Amino acid sequence: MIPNETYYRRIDLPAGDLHVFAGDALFRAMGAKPLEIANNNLQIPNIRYMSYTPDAHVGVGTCIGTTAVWQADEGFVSPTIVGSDIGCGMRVHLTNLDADDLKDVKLRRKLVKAIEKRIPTENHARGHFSDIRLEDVLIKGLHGLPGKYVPDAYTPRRATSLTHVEHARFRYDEDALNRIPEHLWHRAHRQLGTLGGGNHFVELQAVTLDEANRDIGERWGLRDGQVIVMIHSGSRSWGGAVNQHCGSEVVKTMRKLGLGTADPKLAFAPLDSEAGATYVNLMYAALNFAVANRHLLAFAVRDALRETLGPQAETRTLYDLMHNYALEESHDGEPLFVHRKGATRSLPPGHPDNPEPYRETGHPALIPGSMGTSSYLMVGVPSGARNYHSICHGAGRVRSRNATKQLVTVDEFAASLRVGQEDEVVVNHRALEAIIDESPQAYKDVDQIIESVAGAGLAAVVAKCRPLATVKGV
DNA sequence: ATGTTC
Repeated sequence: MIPNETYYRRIDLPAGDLHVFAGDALFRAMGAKPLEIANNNLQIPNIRYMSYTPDAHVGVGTCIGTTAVWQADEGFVSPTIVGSDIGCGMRVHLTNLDADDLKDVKLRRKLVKAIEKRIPTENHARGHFSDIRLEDVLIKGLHGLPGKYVPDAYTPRRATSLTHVEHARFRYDEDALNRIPEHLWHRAHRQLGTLGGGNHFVELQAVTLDEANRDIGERWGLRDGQVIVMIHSGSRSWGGAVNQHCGSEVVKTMRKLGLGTADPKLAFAPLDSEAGATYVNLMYAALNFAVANRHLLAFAVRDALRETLGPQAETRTLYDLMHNYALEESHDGEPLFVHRKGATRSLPPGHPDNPEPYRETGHPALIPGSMGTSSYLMVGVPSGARNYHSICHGAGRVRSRNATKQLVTVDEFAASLRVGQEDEVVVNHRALEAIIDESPQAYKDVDQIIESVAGAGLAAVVAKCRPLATVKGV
């Protein structure tokens, strides 16, 4: 397959090359700031590759949509590139329901209420899982959850589908874990099972398979009209606690080694420094928190589905996949240290790093849309190796929260959710004002993003998933 | 994204 270069350009910046995977319109819409940020990021020593996906947009010190790669034996880790929401990512469960089963708006409302009862969405919400030991979750991830929260029907331990971190047991420096202040432990503990705000969501969606990859979709257990549960959430306050705790030591190390870039806020340290190693350790704990938390959210949705639609409702795990992290990976047999910030790993069929159930098809790459718009299930293709098998993380913000509040009226927002129509996307918030900064007008068009990803030869669409009901936090 | 908040 020869990728279409309409969707790729190499930008020759003073500090090094930036690879951008985006069509003309999306590239122009990015503006100049992402290039300035890239030029700062490229000043981190030994960086070997840096790219933007078409949904890239400005974040703190780095862009959301960044893939940044080092050789493992001379690697650097940057808490700024990974960002505060360590382990943020997606999870999808497949139900045995059909979209027609949820045709009734009142039933969708009842279901949303049942989910809200189990998943607190308000600010400062406390989760309903106080019988879980936070330390176990941080150290062992899913393996640290009591058995009752890992039901056989979708337990990743035995079942057919896994994430690439669910089974990883990261090595811990438990002393580093214990140096995180106690009040932050308590805060994280009571947040287990909560959703968080911003673009995070729990959504029920209806599947439409893409004809070109129908066979892969069917092997994953998908069918047209099927209802799936999509979850987008991260490590809640724990990720921020890790970044705050590690920040000062990382900066001290930079001073000691005489390192820095044009951006004083851009923090990074050698992987083999004490500050770098401690950060990586605590980042792993945040990845474990995030995966276990998404698992608990899915457990709560399963319970809500059963209460609303009967005990025969199933929710089997399809996959759980992060888009904010840094991990060692092997590419063409070479050990590399890969940062993905708002970038999704997407391995092609036959790639040896696919978990066993997805070895032949490639694993599902889970891509959220903005509110009221479709999400996508994608799969890697061989030519995705040119971007270290990284694709987009979603639609990508195009307008700040404040600018969106100024621009969009509640009526326009309601219209985009088809409020009052038979096919209304039912939202938990009665007052849409509270989440108007999440309206689709705040985001790029996800369909265009997907077109660029596919056009650049990074991945292919397996299914388009239309929203039926959405639960959002504030 | 998050918590905190002059």
